[in-house]
Amino acid sequence: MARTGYTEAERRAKREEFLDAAVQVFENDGGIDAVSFRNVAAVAGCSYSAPYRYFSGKEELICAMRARAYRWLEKALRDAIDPNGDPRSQLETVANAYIQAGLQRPGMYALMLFQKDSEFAHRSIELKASRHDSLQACVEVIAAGQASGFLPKTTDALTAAHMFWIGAHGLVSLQVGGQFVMGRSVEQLAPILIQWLETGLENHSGGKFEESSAGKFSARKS
Amino acid sequence: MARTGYTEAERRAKREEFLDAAVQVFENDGGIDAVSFRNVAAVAGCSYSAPYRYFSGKEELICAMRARAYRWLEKALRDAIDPNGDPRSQLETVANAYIQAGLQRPGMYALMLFQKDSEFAHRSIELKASRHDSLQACVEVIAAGQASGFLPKTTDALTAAHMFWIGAHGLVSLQVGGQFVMGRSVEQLAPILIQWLETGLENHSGGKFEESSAGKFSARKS
DNA sequence: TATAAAAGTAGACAGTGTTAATTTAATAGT
DNA sequence: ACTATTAAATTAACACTGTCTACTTTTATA
Repeated sequence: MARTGYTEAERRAKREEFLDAAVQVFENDGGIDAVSFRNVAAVAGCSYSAPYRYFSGKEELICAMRARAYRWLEKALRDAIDPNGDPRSQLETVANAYIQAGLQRPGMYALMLFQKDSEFAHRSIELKASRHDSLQACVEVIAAGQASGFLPKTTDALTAAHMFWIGAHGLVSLQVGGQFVMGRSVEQLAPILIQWLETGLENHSGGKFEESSAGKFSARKS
Repeated sequence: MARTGYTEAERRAKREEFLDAAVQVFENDGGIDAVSFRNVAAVAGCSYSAPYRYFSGKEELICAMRARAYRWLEKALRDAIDPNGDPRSQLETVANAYIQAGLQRPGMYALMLFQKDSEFAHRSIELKASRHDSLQACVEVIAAGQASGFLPKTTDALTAAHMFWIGAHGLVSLQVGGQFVMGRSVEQLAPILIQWLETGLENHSGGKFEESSAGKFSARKS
């Protein structure tokens, strides 16, 4: 027998190095288009074929970069949570953290949520897990708020977290995408969004919605 | 003197033909990556450099495709409006139309809102106008609802339209991007979103929000 | 030390965006 | 009718990309 190559830990570390290089190219040069195997390899200091030992192709590379971006967002959300802070304002705090994170690193944000899933992404456990954990951070905040009695329990925490996600992503993605061209800014809309989320949580009574067979989505007032 | 080339109308028509070809490639083949000048020209039946007479480069081509996509969405929204229908349900109807449109042509949708603006897009009047008009359709629906007394006027129509846009885009883009991985579906969330929008419109009292100097977005309950 | 497997390199190919040189074609003036 | 002019379209070329294959280097162990 001969050597078995790197240990699992060494392989992982090498993979992370390539990802570091890829993120560096992404943020310093012109975004996702600049992330080529050749550029990444140049930054990592090896030949342009070397990354193929760690990524089956570009799809996997980008997929791993996106998983990193989700981890980044998750950290931003979790860091914003002060366990000793006022539970009343935690939802607002986390919403602020989400928005701030997106505005401060729009490239990272776009990487996460501006990419249509490739078939590879669709199967990536790595990506799925990081997505799950990001949303899970929201679920936990809302569940904690409900447990301490400051958020109503009429909407279950998972559904509420999805609504939070929809609103926060809607706002940030439109801003990052430069879609606010009609005289409203993210600064104006963010506080309104936060209040709408809180109001929605309070006023929505779960389980009273129905979907018609025609595929339309209707809402019956409670 | 010699001929002055195509008339302005002929040039426009030729440009539209190339756009037709580009959209055809986009929808039949593998999305935006398949849209190359060579593929588009092949469909249009000319050489791969011919489109350069009508588009300064790929950025302009994609930009024009996106403007088309906005026109498509605008039409979907406007077609959904029944002037003789119940004004009470118009907001819901238009929200449904938005969601259905996005789900039925996810590629078109992604083209619109999954692309980060290039410098070209940032300067494109064509794109800006189509964006404006899409949002304007929402403004009109909400303004009409307010005029007929079925929607509260506490939030001005333009702001309300932005909130509508945020919510609808948040929901559809997450669905199109395959982000719903935690047991909630667009079918479940759509009716909740619609109700949250209506509730938000009713309960939000405009002008009571403030932005702190630290760059955080806070919402004060009314 | 010899060897076998892993890691890394270099070459090649098809495809891309883009520019420049060239050809085609249609018209205006003579 | 013929030529000059000029827009339109084509072709060739360049640098770049992802990816595959063949090759060389490295290195832990038998």
